[in-house]
Amino acid sequence: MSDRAFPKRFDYKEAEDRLYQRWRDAHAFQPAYGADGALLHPERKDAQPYVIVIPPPNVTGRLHMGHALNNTIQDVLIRYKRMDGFDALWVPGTDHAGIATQTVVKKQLDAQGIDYRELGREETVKRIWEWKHEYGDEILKQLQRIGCSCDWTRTRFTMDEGLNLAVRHAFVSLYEQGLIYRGKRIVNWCPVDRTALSDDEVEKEDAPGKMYDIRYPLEEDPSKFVTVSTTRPETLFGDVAVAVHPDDERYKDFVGKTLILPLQERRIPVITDEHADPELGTGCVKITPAHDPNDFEVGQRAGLEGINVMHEDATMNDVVPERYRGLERYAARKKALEELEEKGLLADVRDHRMAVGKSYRSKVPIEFRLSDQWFVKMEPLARKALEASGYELRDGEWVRGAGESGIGFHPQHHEKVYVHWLSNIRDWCISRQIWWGHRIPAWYHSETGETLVAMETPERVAAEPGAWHQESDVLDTWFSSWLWPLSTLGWPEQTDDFKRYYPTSVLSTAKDILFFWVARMNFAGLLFEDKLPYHDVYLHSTVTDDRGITMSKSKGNGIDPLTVIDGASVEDLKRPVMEARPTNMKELLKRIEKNFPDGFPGVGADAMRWTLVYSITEGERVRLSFARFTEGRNFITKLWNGAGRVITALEEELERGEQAAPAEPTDRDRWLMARRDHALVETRKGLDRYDFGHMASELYHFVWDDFCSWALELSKPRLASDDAAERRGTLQVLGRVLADTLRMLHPVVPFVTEELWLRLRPAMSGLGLWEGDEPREMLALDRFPATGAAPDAAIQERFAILQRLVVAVRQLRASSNVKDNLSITVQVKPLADEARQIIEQSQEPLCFLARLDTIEFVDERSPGMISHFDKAFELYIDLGKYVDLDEELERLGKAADKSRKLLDAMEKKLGNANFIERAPAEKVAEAKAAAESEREKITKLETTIDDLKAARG
RNA sequence: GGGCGGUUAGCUCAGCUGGUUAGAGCACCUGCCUUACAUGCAGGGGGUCACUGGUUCGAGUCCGGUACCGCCCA
Repeated sequence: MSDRAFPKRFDYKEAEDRLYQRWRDAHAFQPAYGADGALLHPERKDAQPYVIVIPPPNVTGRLHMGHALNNTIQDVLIRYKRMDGFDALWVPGTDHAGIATQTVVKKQLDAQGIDYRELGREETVKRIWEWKHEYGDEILKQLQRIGCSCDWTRTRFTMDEGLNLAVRHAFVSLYEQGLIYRGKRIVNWCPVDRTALSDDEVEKEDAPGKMYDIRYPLEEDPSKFVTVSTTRPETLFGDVAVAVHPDDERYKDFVGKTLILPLQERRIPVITDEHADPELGTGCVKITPAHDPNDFEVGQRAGLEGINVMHEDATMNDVVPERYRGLERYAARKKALEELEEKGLLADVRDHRMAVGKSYRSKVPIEFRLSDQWFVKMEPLARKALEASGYELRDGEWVRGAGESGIGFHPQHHEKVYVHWLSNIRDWCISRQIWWGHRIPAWYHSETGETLVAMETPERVAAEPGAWHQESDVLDTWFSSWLWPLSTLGWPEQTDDFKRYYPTSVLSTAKDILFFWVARMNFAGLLFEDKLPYHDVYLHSTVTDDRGITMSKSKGNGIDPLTVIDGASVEDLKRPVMEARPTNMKELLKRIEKNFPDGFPGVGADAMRWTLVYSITEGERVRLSFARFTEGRNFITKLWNGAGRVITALEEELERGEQAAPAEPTDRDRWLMARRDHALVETRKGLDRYDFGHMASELYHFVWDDFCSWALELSKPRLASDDAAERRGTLQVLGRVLADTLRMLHPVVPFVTEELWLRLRPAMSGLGLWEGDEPREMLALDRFPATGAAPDAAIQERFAILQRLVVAVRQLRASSNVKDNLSITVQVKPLADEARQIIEQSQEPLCFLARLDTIEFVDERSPGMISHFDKAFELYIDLGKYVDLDEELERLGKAADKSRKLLDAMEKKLGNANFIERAPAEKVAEAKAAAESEREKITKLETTIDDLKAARG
């Protein structure tokens, strides 16, 4: 039977691409209808749709562990629902990542010595498209490597023609409703990418800094000063005033006086404003409206215009004294401080912790910049979203009302965060000063300043092109992303897909883009279609390394999903660390060398997916390490070998060519089926509640413990039987349960289950062992098991007696140092007919599992035998000749102590009159029974101890 | 400052509506290459459930407070 030999390991390297291609060839990932309208799966035609739109990865991105986690979750859900009879559709795609993509191409051009500004807008955009066509699918290909079952024929890109239409439609519609406006505001500005950023694109970081006290001389008497405290001396060239708090007695006399701005000798007034915090520094604050949002507001209140002192790249502009022009902002700070010091105007420098905002793209500290930008008014949208979530405004506060929530957050506590954020929302800056993106459809009249906003170039513009110019800014990438669930399905057109699949079922994403994206998608869905874009939101935790530190490129602690799948040499493992050069680089490198001297072997996509799903908790983070992925691989190997054992036996049976009807299921079979039923209930429960960890843990224990450790072991003597009916009866149950196990596991570990299915299905079919209709040829298209009657509890209880008996024998063996290969005889005294029955019926497997010669039924313990007392049976073994009596006495003494302690607690409880009176009768009875059984056990243990002591002499 | 979480075995985490002895995986110790699997098998040690007060016949679980940690928003 060498041709039937089952490989010891799942050869994922050979299998993954082959199986993936097979699924695609069968259109397995597509819903009932193809993108072109062709009917592909007639059986799903009338099924309820189940739809997920992928959170579009950045087109320049490469797959990281966060993607792997999130997309595995989505694949688990979509594969589950697909198998469960839904018309499942998972729409993939990427976003155009305005700043990131333009930066990538800009760098390429830089390398060729080309300045993109000289190249011009049109040509640069053309180059970016070329780049996109060549490299833009990289991350989608990586998603295929991890097994994602997206409908690739429906792949979308945020700058597709259809999606462009959606963006223009949304913009114009919002503008017409007065929800988009343009204004000169202070915005977050990235000096590297030279564009505005929205508040959400700025990461605040607590960082050490300095607080400088600078003397501003009084005009009327330059020997007198007002000392201002500032963290940004270099912006003083843009100061328009110095503010003190209106109630600050210290500076009462200075208010209204004029100061001489140092270094520039400009005259500025001292004003009062609530913004000045008497507690902070000297209590005097310089007002620089063009470079600080608070100062901007002070300026507005005081009617003072801001003075911009920097260029777009944060070098000093021509407003500043000549010697500062062109200096980078921090160089300018240094120079300014030196000069102030020289002039004796620098009063003090103190350490000062402060929040520094950095661009989430360039990681460079943002600059605040006063400029013309476009904004979306958020308050009305947030109000709508809150109402749709079942919230009502009461006394100025949003509270949960009587209404149903249109959206379910998982884990649930995210709803609170969402609501809190919505209640304190600020307007969204949507214009970006870059070229790659959706150009804002607004035209300005060069002379009158009149603004036209339209889907297409307005006639007046076309008629008089010289008089008009189109807005040069493009829209924030998120402005197309917030339409994603709408636009990917065809909106604003009412396409077949849109009518059938909108709203979608669930959105799964990282919790840190709840505001960035999830909230805004809700806004868009409600605003444009009056429906939330999905019923549920699942937010996964942050992926971290095993020390709990967020994985990131810059820290060099990321684990590349493809490295996990394919493996890597030590050098390759070290590369990301070397490139990142983090402060703890040496330590990280050492760890790698120590843990993986020969590199990481690679564990395949299933093991990675399994580990990810198994690691999900509701906690703050998902901690991952190569070691954990190895654990995942062990599970896959276990499944593979356990299944292989069944498949091999089926194939051997088939080769015998005998005719025989399978024997009726035994109690052991019924037990396995009950465990399968239990696992199924829990698996479905986990999936339906987004409790992935629970689902995985139930499946893990079912496969490893119930199926492999017990059922497979128990089946061995029966499979070796000469009785064909017995063999087939055993195989029938093992095969059917294995089939259901593969079905349950398939959403999580699609490759290995499909590969096993390829051999299990024909073998089962050949022997005619299926129940009802033949299953589908492809597991991915087969049905998820249906929940039937509740798992048989009685059989599980009875079987547990057997399990305890086996474990008891093993424990006694171990404590007596009796080797596994030595068969022994045991005596059993069943304490109930039920126990006697199950033990009698299962003598053969019991002997096999516990390595026994025979089981004798006795009524009494004979002297000198060591014992184990269970609530269902007593077990005696004549191991006196092997055992060290002192050790045995110690063991029994410990057991007796434990029982006494328990009894104590029990008696105390029962002695409490309140307990007897108030606790439910059932609980009281339970406690009484437990106390009684413990009392008996103690008596037995004590008798045995006396007996052994006597034997020892 | 505001909001949201967390604190259970050496590590990472489960413990649903309060009810006999608080679980798992990893790590650790002992013994096994027993023909599905050494990526394995059998056995074992290890926890006053952060602290504190309360509710209750009964609290890891519910409520209040304290301490510490984390995340988000100002």
